[in-house]
Amino acid sequence: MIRNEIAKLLREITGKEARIEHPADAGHGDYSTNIAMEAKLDAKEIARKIEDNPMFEKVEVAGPGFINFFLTKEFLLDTITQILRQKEKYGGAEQGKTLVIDYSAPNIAKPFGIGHLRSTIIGQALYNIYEFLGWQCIGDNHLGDWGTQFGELIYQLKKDKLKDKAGKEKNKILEDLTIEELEKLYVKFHEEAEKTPKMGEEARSWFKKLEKGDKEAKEIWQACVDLSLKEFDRIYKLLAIKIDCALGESFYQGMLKKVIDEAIKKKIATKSQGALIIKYPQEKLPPAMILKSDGATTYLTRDLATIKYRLKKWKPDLILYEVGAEQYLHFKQLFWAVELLRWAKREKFFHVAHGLIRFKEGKLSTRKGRTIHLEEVLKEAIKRARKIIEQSETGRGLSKEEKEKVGEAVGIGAVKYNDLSQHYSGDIIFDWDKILNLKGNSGPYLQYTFARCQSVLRKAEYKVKDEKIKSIDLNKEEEDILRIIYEFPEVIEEAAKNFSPNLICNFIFGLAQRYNLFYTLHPIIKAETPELKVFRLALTAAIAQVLKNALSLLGISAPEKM
RNA sequence: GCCCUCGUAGUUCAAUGGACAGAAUGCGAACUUGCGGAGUUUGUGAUAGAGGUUCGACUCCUCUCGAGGGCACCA
Repeated sequence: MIRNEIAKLLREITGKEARIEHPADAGHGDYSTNIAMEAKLDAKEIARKIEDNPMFEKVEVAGPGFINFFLTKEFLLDTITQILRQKEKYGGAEQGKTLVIDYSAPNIAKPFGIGHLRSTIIGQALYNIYEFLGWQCIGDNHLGDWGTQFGELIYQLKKDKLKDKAGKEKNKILEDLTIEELEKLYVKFHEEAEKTPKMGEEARSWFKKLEKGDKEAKEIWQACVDLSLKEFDRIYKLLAIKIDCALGESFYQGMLKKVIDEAIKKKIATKSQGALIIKYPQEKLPPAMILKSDGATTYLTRDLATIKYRLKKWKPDLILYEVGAEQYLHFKQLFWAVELLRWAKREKFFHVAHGLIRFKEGKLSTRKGRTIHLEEVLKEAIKRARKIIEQSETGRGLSKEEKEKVGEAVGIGAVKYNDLSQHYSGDIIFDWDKILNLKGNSGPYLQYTFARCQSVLRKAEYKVKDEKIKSIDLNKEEEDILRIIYEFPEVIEEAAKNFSPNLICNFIFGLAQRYNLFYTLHPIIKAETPELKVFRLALTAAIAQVLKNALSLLGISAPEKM
């Protein structure tokens, strides 16, 4: 990567790490550094030592002391050759590290709500990005299949549905349960528990029974799990999400006692008001509970066991948690606890704390029944996309089956892109029209641009030949494209480093915009000369390739026609 | 009460301490005898407020105002 080479040159001359950026204004070159100002060195002298390097057309000093680098046309044209040669590998790397990423993690016995959309989509994109950069990735769906909530559910289920029922009759009821019914029971429990606090105790005792292996509790729990997994599979299929393993919280039951014993032995856990807690004397962190006063475990206990298991099984270099920001404190406590236990440095962990999706009026809450079901959103997205295909000129010539497929790709693509194109940290206000936006800075715009490229290449019967692009005169639009397309590999590295797929979105949107402008102004197939035609087709093929690579990282499909 | 995150055009988002704050959408005006009009061009319009650090601040620090989240028996 040319950026690294510039950094190396500057290091040799100044002995310092330079920050190198792409100036917003093309007049300021392709790369720029402010090292002279930062290190109080003579910019002109540094520039003089570099200016003869064949990588650059010129190196100049401008403004208050910026050193600007201008790449040669040969380099810019060579990028096209490189893209066409490396194809779907362009932008990737071979880093040989291991990542465990914890994402999606829907809760059993609840519908797949829109609240889990961000975790699922961003998590999968991060997985794809790291894998593309050569990491071995393990995607773990840490299902919310354990905890007091099941005590609540079992209590309510017994009270409302299973009262005095047994044997076959009971099994039938459990088999016929639906997610919607379970959701209603859950909401009802919280409504009633507000008036009758005793219900909380009863629910907790049911969870306790579940932990102890009570037959009836286990039976009901299993029915809920089976039902939920079926539901989730449907959503994952629609979203094209492939998660490597889904161990879930219940998987770690057998390891909890060991973790607690270890914490006690290492004098990290102490008794307090009948419960077992971890204190953080050095940090300004509130204490965290690993054992309730009734002896039941908590979320933290299970997460500790999970980490222990993951460290041992995969020896990862990095463990990512794609989980909402409301759990910020929990993860801070968790990572510190891991360090106190001397299992690993807390730098090995990172919580990609995404903002929540909320209504204008406030937070979504399953407890209060204020949720939006993800499936509903996805179906609506597909419906709207299909409607546009019917109306659009561009849809002609597609068979009925193709239209169905394209509608799905476009609708789902729009929902995914809407999420991925924003930085993860901010909250998202749920807005139907925005989430289903099919114009402007949207997934369909990129899919459209890709399909357009494919259409041109098809008409021209273009075949990629491994040939060096001849040096030709470039118009402004062509030059603009060449001056950013080579940044793609850098963008992917940045996206990985900052856990920010939105950087990839920014980049390809800009690229697509420039290509569409070029497209309207200059003929490709009927270019002025045969050399120009060859070049413009190669450029089109390269753009298509980069768009496709980027979309595939984002988990968005790129139909050939739409 | 304490802690965390965030305030950028009417709306939704960008901008590793850098050069004139960039888009999308909305509204107004244009572009099709050219390969896909889900497109392109153009007008409009913003850093919550007050200090400070810096050659340079949307970005860092302090305070004020506003929004959201969290703070031991939910996860």
